[in-house]
Amino acid sequence: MKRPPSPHRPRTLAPIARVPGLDYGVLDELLGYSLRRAQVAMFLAFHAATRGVGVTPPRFTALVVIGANPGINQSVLGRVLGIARSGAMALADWFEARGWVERRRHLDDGRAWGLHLTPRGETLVAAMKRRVAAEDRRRAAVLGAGERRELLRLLNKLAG
Amino acid sequence: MKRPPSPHRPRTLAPIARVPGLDYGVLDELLGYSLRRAQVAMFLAFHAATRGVGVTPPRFTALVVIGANPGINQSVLGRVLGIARSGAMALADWFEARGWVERRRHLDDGRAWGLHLTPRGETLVAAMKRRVAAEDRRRAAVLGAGERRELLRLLNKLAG
DNA sequence: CGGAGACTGTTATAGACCATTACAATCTCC
DNA sequence: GGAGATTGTAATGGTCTATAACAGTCTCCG
Repeated sequence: MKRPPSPHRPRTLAPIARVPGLDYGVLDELLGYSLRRAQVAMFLAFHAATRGVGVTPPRFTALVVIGANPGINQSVLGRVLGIARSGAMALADWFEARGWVERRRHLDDGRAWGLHLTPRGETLVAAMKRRVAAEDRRRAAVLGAGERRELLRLLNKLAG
Repeated sequence: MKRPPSPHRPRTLAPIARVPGLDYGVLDELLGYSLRRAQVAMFLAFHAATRGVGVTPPRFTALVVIGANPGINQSVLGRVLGIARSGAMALADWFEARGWVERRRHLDDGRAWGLHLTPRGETLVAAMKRRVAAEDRRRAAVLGAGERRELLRLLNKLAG
């Protein structure tokens, strides 16, 4: 049995070019396809904002969530990201190796580690959040303010 | 003690769960994050529509584009999908191995192959398009018809 | 006409990411 | 106190993708 591929990450840095004169058939009527194209476009914005730091969207999400929920454990983090525990651990290792996150033993649960941003991590994440949010808005500037709000609303409604 | 080899377990694709009581910080204001969540949701619809055939979104896109543009070559296909030529070739190999697509020499360009759906491919792709479009609409039924159209418009505007 | 440079398909290689499986330690709950 | 669930961890393998190199072909200008 084939394993379904992971949908959580854009697979490529290359924009999905709109090749002129080509027939896209049914694709133009599928929300899924338009979503993917838009997501790739926004991924490029994200990448511009985090150039050279090696922070991918899942890593950024993880850092923000850890910062907003100090002491969160790796299993919950995996659930937030939609990945397996082993993947969440690899993430935590990666952060720890850079001194951005540290593991502290949970007082009330001897199995779990609590994840915390280090002071250095705090600083870095704060700056990254500013840059990412700015780029996100800049790339979305083709939309009016009302359109942007409406798009966010529709997306969240769709995502459930 | 070694355990006996375990049978396959159908894997449930993990949506990006909204963990209750968790602070998502800046993420809720980012188009990029909402796009990703919505895309995962629609990916689940896609996967439901193509269960067991092994057709991923890029593969589906490729099949539709080949069907709508017979004789397209692999480089252009790669550009449409946003992947490198070598990846487009792996795709074509995969299709050809299943007898869905065949390569024919271009008459006017000795370097290129033209990709064509076989009769069997035609049949399969037609059925797949129906199922995918139906699931896409079904999953998007939380939106009104006007909302769906508006969402498509905004996504295409954003994707450029 | 001829050759430089661009393009096509192809192969090999390497890397990123993720799931699965198994296991030990720990917690929960009856 | 014990069965079963949960947590972190490690090992392994699969899928997708890019990169680089190569040969054959095309384009186009000198």
